[in-house]
Amino acid sequence: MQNISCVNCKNNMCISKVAVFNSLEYANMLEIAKMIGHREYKKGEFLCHEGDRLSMLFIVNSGKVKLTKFNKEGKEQILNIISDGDIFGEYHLFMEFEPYNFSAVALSNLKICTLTKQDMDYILQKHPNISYKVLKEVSKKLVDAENLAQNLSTINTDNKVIYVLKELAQKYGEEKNNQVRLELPITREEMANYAGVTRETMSRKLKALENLGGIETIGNKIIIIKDNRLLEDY
Amino acid sequence: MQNISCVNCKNNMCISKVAVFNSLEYANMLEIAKMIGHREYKKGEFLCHEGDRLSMLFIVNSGKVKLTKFNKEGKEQILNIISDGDIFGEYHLFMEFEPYNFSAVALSNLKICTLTKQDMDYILQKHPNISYKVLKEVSKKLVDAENLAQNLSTINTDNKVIYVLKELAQKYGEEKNNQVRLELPITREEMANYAGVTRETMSRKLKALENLGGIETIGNKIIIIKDNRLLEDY
DNA sequence: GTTAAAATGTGAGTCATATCACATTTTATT
DNA sequence: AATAAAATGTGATATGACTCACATTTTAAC
Repeated sequence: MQNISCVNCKNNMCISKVAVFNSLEYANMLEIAKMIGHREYKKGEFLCHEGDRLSMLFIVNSGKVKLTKFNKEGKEQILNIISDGDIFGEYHLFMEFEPYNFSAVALSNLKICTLTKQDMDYILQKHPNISYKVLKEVSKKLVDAENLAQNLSTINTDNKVIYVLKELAQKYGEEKNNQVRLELPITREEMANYAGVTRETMSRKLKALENLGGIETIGNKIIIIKDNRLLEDY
Repeated sequence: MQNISCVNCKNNMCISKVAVFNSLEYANMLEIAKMIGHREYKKGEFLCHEGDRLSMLFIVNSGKVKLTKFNKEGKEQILNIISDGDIFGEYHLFMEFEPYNFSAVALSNLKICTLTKQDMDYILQKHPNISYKVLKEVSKKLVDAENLAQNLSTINTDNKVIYVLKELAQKYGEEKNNQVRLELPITREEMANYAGVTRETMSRKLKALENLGGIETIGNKIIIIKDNRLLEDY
């Protein structure tokens, strides 16, 4: 497929890496590319806050983003970690006046493309099968969220930790000779906030897993999952 | 709006109460009605099991259904309680060979309408704006699931209990002079399995709430939420 | 209406994780 | 390279929900 750039992305591909749009013909992609807004964020910056009433679709061009919720006491629950080609904010295209139910935070320096509600309405009307594609993506997210919910209700903390390793490995792990090398986009504390345990517990459980030979840690940012069954058995 | 029956529903309205279809014209509703399959279930029966590889859309005609997950140890986590006009199984219209990630269980005697993947494909192609409507519903479900996840990761058990009361009150509560009368479609044990606590804890927390004057219980099936702020403050 | 089964309430004890405090290591900044 | 800041590891302790056991109440079945 040809790479198509939005006006602001210049030499970066943009639309063509988004699953939702990648079945369109060249001319249509070009049309959409012209509507796209472009933003950059530095690591740690917020793209949106829970409670915001924006109405736009965010498209991750490059970098990683955590979608996350903070409760009144400040405890964080990470919902998802998304990456190049992924989208979020779709709910607020239909529910214009509903506040966001999560915050989005840059895990690395980011390039983000955006589409306004008006433009998206136009696009969905002109290319109805894009609705179908967005539907597919949102459905997948729903399954993820439901699995996360089940994991969080688990009593067994070991399982919670393994669940997060598994999720990260699926998205960001590289398999070679039956081991998975995992370059972590998040800190231990964030891993804990994804699993629904404290930082200290995550630290202790990972150490325990390492002592049992299930994983190997290299510094703080790399984990080798040595025993593949560890994740499968879960 | 006119009531339209599917072939098997005879005198019951069916399609017209489904949000996804209710914007269609009469002729189109009639066409869809002819495709619809009809089933009945008794309280306690399973409509589908986690791991099934069905490909169909379930439409609740009358009654209540819990969508729920059981882990290896048999612990249940309820994801949602749905009712007349609600749908589920939409994910498996796109992901034909993916197993269901939840089970659906009848909470009362049920009338269910079904649409096969083939028919749904045809309908979505012919009426593209139905995709948009389904998308809206699935997005709403996603928000629900994300909020549930956050609730399950809360340390404070009181909040978990209140969250479930709030969810049930929103769907099935009747407000009159600042109180909410809630007719429970589920048992205490199921309330616990929704909140992510044990039956005993749910029992004790509800008793504590009652002693504080926040709620009043009438038998096992009715709860009056006396202090509306209880839910708002959450 | 009687009986059985299911659901609920409740006390006592255990135990795993949250919490707190602080040492240590890693990463970022100048 | 030096320094500050952030992230991580780890021991000791407390606490509160889970677990277990069983009484009691409610619901279902006959």
